[in-house]
Amino acid sequence: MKVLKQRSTCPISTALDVLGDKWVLLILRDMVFAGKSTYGQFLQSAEKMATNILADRLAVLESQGILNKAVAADKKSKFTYRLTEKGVDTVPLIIELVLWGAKHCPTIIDPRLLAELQDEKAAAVEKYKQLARDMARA
Amino acid sequence: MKVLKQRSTCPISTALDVLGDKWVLLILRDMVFAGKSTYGQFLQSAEKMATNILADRLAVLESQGILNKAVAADKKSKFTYRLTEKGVDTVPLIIELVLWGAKHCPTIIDPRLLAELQDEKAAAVEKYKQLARDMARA
DNA sequence: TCAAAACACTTGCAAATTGCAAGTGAAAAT
DNA sequence: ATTTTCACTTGCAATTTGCAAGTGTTTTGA
Repeated sequence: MKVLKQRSTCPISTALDVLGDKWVLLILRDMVFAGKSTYGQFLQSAEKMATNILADRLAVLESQGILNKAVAADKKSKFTYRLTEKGVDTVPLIIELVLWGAKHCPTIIDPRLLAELQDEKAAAVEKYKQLARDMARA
Repeated sequence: MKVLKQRSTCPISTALDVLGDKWVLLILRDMVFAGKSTYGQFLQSAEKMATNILADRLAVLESQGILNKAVAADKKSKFTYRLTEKGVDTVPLIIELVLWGAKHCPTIIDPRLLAELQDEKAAAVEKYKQLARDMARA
C-alpha cells in the first residue's frame, strides 16, 4: 500500500500530492480518451513510459482509490484497470489540460474534438464522464 | 533559458511537460488565490518549498511565457512576478484542482469559496481570471 | 503435451532531480 | 558605516528516474 505524504491541508496542494505527476495524468488520459485498461495498452502510448514507473503509478492510483484492479473477464493472466467515481471526477481537470495545451502549445488535436470541448464544455465533460463510467462497467 | 523536452504532440502531454509539476502549480495557486508576486512571498507557503526549487521553477515559468519578471516599482532589489495571459489561462485548471481536492481528499477550505466554485463555476472562473489580470497590471 | 509466446511485472544500476543547509552579493534601512 | 533584507547560488546526501534485462505465471499453437 503506497502512502503519499500530504504537504498541507490546502485542497490544491493535496490534489497535487497525487495528481501532480505527469505519468499519473497520462494514465488517466489513456483511460478516459483512449479507453485503455491494461498494463500492456498503457505501455504503448507515444510517451513511452518505463515499465517500473507504470507499475508504481498504477499502484499509487489504486491505493488512492482512483482506479480498481481486477482479473480480466477473458484471461486469468490479464488485469483490467477501471476508473472509480473518484477517477471519473478527474475528467473536468483533464479537459482543462487539453484546452490549455491546445491553445498555448504546439500540439496536434482533432479539430472536431477541440471544437466540442471549447463550444460545449459542460456537455462534453458530462459525455466523457459517462463514457468513462460505461467503460468501468464493461 | 530553460528548455523543456516535449514528449509527444498530444495537448495533454505537452501541457503536462510544464504544468505537471507540484511546485509549478503551487506557485500559480499563490499568484491567483493569494495575490503573491515575490520570491519571498512564495517561500512562505505552508508547503515550504526549497529555495533552489523555487528559483528553478520561476525560471521555467518565465521561459515558458507563463509569467513575467520585473524590477519592483518601490525597490530596485526586489522583483515582481506577474502572470501573462497564458498564465491567466491556467485559472480554470487550478479551479478544477480545488474542486477535486475538496471533494475527494481531507482538506480545509472556506465553505463560501467552495460554494462559489461549485454553484457558479463559469462566473467564478471569469472572476478569478480577471482578478489575476488586474494584479498583473498593478 | 509440451515448447513458445504473451503478459505483467521486478530487479539492478547509472544518471538526473530533490531537499536541506549554508553561503553570496547587491540594495535598503538604521 | 553597519546591519538587515532580499533574491538567489552552491555543495552534497538522499531519493527518484529511465533504461535494459530478467522473472514467473498463463495461454496459445504444433
